[in-house]
Amino acid sequence: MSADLAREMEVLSSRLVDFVAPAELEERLLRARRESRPLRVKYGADPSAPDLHLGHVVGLNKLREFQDLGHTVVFIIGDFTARIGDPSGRSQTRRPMEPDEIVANAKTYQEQVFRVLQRDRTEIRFNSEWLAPLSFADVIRLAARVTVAQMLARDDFSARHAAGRAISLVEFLYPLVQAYDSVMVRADVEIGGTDQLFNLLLGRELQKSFGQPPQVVMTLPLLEGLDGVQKMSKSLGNYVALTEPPVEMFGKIMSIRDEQMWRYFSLVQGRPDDELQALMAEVAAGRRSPRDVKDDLARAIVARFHGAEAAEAASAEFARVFSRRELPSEMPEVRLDANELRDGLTLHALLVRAGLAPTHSEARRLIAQGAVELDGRRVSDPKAVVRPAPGCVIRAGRRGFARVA
RNA sequence: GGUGGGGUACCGAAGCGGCCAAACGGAGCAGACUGUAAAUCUGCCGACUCUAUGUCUUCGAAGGUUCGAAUCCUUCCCCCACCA
Repeated sequence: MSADLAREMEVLSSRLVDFVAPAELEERLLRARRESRPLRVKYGADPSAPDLHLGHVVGLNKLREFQDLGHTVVFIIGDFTARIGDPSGRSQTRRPMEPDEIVANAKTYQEQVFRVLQRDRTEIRFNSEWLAPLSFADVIRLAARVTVAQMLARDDFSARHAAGRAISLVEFLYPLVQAYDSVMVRADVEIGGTDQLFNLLLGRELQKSFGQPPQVVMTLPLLEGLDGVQKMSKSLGNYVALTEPPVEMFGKIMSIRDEQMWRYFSLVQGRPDDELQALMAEVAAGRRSPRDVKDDLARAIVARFHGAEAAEAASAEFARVFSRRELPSEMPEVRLDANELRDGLTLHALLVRAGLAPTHSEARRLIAQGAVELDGRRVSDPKAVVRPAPGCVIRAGRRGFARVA
């Protein structure tokens, strides 16, 4: 093996959980170079959730590594299946989508994806291109290529089958669709999260059945979300979106558990293991505070998506509001009407007016719990009537601020 | 087609005539603490101008029985499994 190839293999195989099959990748890398034909690296995206988050970045990073070596990313937007939704009814999140909605999502998708990927080495494809023209007869012929035993090889399916729980036929069809995508784009490599392993492998099987060389399969770890336990996902609400404002993004990253930040360093920022070991040792020895290390992490991530300046500003803002308990540099304004200014209003009504509490009951709770301050003075009487002067700062909890206009 | 099991608040899951706005866990929120929106501890967690043995809405839907129903009855809708 040439030194070049060895280095490429080392880069490409970093951070992987599953890698099927390294020898095939070596072979393809060699041939790609010999024939000056870049590899086609497939990645599938679901347009039902247009908000990309840090969890997606884990996979995108790997794609970017391929691009940096001159290869092509084939980014597939699963518009066809999105149009149908998930009719099995077990997940409410997958309702059928309207075509314009899909187009709109696909567009925002692309904007976000190119914060990590190189545009000129990315091919964007919609799978309706080849799925929509299929007739039912075609689908049956396609289904004939895969056996139930192959399907039951998937842990999730066999476990549910064994437990006597339901498996919809559609659930067999969707992996098949994904596998067929691999055939249609002639994927050399496909990348996904560990939860995708089965689907990716089915792509190999189907490609073989179509007389194509089977794609190399790589899976990456699923990044844990803000709760530190479950994978980052939009439906769980434990995610950090790429489009999130810098200050929010920074704060959310600071809120992950200390032990969790190493995962973020590795998976999101792609920091090499030896560097992380050294950093962990420093923290363990008490030479560096975990807070500061996490601040580095948050700054690095924010800088990547919003620029270095925004990252520094976010860090400073965070220190101001949370470490020093000072006021944020900007806060929303509440405009009170003439009557309210003249006669005053109850504090809970003010909180609701300011958008700091969704209901009066909730506002009352915040007040009673000592979360509310007016111009820095805590007010804990839920019945308090106040007549705030213009410019008065209302604080509710650690993060809720508003200023009277 | 037959048999059995289900549908409870953001999620999971108890409750099976009053003590139920509904146990418990998770999520979320707040306070204390702190090195952070870490960890830990404590509290809150349907709404209502609400110091309450208060009012209203909520336990798949609609009716009914009862002084009183998430709990009983009827019909309906939906989900799941097993046997065919």
